[in-house]
Amino acid sequence: MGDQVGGIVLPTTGDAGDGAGPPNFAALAGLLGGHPGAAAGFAPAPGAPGQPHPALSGLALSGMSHLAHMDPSTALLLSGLTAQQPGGGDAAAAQMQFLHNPTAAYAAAAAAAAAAAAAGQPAGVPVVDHGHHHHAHHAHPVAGGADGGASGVKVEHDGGGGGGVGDGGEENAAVRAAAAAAAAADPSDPEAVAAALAGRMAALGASVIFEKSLTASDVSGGGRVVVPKSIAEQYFPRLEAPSGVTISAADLEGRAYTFKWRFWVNNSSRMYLLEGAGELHRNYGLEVGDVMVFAQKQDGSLVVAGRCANKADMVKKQPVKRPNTAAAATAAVQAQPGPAAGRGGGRDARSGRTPARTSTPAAELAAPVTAQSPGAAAAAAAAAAAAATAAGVAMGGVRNGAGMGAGAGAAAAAADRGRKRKGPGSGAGQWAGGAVDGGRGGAARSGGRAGGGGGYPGYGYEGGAGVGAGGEEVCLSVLDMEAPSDGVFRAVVLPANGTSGGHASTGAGTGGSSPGVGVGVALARNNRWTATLDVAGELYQAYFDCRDDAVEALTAAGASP
DNA sequence: ATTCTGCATGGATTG
DNA sequence: AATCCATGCAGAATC
Repeated sequence: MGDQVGGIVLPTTGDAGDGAGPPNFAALAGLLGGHPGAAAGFAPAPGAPGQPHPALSGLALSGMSHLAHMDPSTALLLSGLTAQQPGGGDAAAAQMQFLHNPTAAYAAAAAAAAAAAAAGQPAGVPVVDHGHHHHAHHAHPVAGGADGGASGVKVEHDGGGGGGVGDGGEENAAVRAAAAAAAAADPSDPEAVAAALAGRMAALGASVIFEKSLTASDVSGGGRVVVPKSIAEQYFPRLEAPSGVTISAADLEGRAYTFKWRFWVNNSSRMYLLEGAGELHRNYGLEVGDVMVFAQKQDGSLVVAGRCANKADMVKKQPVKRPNTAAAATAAVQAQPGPAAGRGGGRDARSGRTPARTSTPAAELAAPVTAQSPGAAAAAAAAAAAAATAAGVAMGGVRNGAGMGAGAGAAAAAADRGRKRKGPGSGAGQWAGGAVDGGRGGAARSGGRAGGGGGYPGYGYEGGAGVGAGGEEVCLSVLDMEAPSDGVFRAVVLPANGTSGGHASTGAGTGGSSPGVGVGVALARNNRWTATLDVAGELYQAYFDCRDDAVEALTAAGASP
């Protein structure tokens, strides 16, 4: 008990780059998706069709919502919840901050409105009452107390630790617009509801981390929700002790929640649980099969919500396993599992086990949803627009005008081939730890436990912070270690055009400086090779164990060594 | 008597 | 064969 990690916050807050801020993990984390042209397969965000290269630049999580919808593995790298330090932080304070950017906000509002209209209803219609009606399920009461009401979302927080409400009316406009769009969406259309929810999240500048369809035990267990290990280790605070930490979050209505984030030692592994979700379940009237959505805002705060299940949820989602390769994830997104993909579909009836699917990487959901129903499509459009807005805010506001429109955070995995090589033994396990760490790593602080990390059997986690016996938190998930030779292209903060030479967050990388600032393949430190790409003026680098791999990746990425 | 907590078991999947 | 994760359950804590 005594622990308490305020909100989950990213190491680097919005402020990307320019100047003095801390290194921008987000930027670093931005994976460059394969070849510039590859983006095509990704359903780039509207508006940025040809821009394979995302606004990777410095956007912080904001634009990530796109990523989340595109490539899970990418999103994984980008986000990363970091527990906050006990004394240090006013998590609460940082919790709900809204961006301020009139233009973007209005744009979102407009987009949302348009989407709403497309969905068949005038935006702004009071509708609301979104009690969800499952196909067969009985509609839940949707307590939701603060249901946005006719006028849209009114972000209000109740006592708890919720964060401050956004004061920015502009931002609210976007939020409200999204809410309106959501309200306009046909409540009886799960897909639309899901998309609308995504839109609202996006409007809030939150990117969906993952969605968990509730199992019987999740619901009955008094708000004790099991979180897939892979997700847990990638997005939630790293836990040193089973006692876990307390994390706070807010839902779309601004209600604050406090969860206990902990784990059980299962076999030689861990089973992660989020306790205290009962209230949220009640607020959203969630039942077995419904989905609990987790998103993260730019400032790193956690946003949660619930929604009824939709078809996409039924399509067995692959339980986000260790992201082996972004390529795999990418494939998953692209080749949307129309029908029951492999496992899953059925065996529900069996031994009381829940119907199948488990967690649903946002990425896998969004795509299918988009293509499923008109309403959903419209809502999705709103979501996309809102997301774009968020990205815009981040870029325009935070970053100097670079803002390319819809910041499609497109990042994909670079050549699958490139990554094939990973350190020996460092199989998938490291990916998460390695890549993520590598990405955000350098920066932060740290603790330096680069080596054997906490020593948990199963993973390659490193980093993390100590925990007091009592289970204090402090998990600064940021770990340090060199960027892994995984062939993953990461943004280098030094724009080719020489913009703010700022601190090269490359730090994570070898030694820190970006080897070969020039495009191409170069030998870096530690006998590693770097492949550097210049995408629309920004540089991305990936590390490899051998030159051939670097060349291969570069080639695959569409550049010439 | 109930509810809560933590652990252990076993089906479901994956590599 | 190795993992994962949903559940069942027993012991502890409460009502």
